[in-house]
Amino acid sequence: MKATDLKPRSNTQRAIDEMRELIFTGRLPAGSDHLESELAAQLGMSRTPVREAALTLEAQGLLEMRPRKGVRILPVSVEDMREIYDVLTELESLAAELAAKRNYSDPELAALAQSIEDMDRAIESENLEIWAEADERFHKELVRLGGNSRVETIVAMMSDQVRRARSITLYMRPVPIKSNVDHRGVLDAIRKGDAAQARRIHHEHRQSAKAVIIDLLERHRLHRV
Amino acid sequence: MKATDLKPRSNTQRAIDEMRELIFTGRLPAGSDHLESELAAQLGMSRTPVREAALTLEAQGLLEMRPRKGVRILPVSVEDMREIYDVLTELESLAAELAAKRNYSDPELAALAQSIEDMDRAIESENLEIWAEADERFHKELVRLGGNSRVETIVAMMSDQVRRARSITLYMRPVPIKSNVDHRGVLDAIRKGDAAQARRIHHEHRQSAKAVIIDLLERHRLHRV
DNA sequence: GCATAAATTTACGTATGCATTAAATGATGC
DNA sequence: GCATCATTTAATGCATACGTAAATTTATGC
Repeated sequence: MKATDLKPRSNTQRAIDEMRELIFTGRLPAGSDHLESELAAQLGMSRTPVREAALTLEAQGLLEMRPRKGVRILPVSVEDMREIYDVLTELESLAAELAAKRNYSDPELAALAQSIEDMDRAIESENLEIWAEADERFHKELVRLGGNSRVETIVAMMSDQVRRARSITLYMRPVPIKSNVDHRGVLDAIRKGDAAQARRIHHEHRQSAKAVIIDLLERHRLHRV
Repeated sequence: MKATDLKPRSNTQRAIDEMRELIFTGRLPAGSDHLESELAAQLGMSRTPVREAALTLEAQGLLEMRPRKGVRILPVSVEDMREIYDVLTELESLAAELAAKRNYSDPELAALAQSIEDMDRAIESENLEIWAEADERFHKELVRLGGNSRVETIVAMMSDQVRRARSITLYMRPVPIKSNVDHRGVLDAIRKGDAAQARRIHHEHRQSAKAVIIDLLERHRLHRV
């Protein structure tokens, strides 16, 4: 197979990927409506793959298909944030607990440790984008180490739903210095195999993150993001 | 509007409903493959709504679309059961905790109490079908009382995934007498507003249900259901 | 006989066409 | 003017058509 032979992603898959990107960047703004035919034209394909993509994204909670009103990009309210963070709290804490029970070796925990170091360095160099990327990596890796594929899927879905809110508030947040204390605490607990502590620390970590972001949204009157 | 004017569910919705039913009853057996065109013929419609239904059910973890191999009804392994019950444990326990914090009045808890009574009566009259229905009602109502719509959705999805396994093992299980002690404990804790206890009791309840059903599946060599 | 290649079949991915019906617009009566 | 009904418009839900590529079958060479 020549290097030029890139296997062609299906149009449906392209539609999914591109619509996700458009949603996360706000080029399809929260609360906006879009006709299937408009989206199809914009993506350079027919309505069929666009409908299939929309169905998929609807199941993932990113949009809603309303007959004759078009595809609606779902806004996220403060109440939604509470719901989502509560789910994230429970399932990530479960993942932390399960990870601690698995007796991982240090090499297996390297990626997790790396993300923590990256966050430290990002804070030193005051680069919040990099910090956010590493933070996301930490949470994703933690969940992966938990070894429950359904938890992984659900957490990814919920994370997608709060993605816009997180990037909007990124520069409003106090510099997340304390955050890495928690992260290290979780990592240490996993290293020691202390499932209860891993769970507890992460639980508190997520609940306080929830409080911070909800407070921000309310103070800045961002009722729907 | 005349009584005969029943609004016509869309073919896509019909396909979703009917395929779900076929999956739960085993008429589309776990692990079996089905061409889109066959399903379309069987449901008396074209491939288009069948594909849309399949996409939706795929997102809900009931089947998998594999190009040229047809739609595959996903079997559930023992490991899958572990994953699913762990998610159910966490999220239902969260719901119990949240419900306890909401200070519901007795009338608002009537449906939950009713389901418990129904289980008692079902056990007296040794009708496991009715018991299972009431048990399902209890869990669904508990989650509803938790007031987190995402938890509701996810729990419903996970419950669907273990539905076959539950109905297969229903008559293998020891008569679930102890079960209602837990249910009452959860209800009492919610009445008292004792969130921690509601959570703890329900958590143990679900984990022990997980142990029972996994033990059954293993002893009966039901590796994939 | 067996491996390989050519030919055929067929299931899917996607475009397209169209009937249906909700929404929008305009007409009518008061 | 305003409410009600008729008319028009247009977005969707779905059927259908078809090119493509994977899978299968058949043919071919050794």
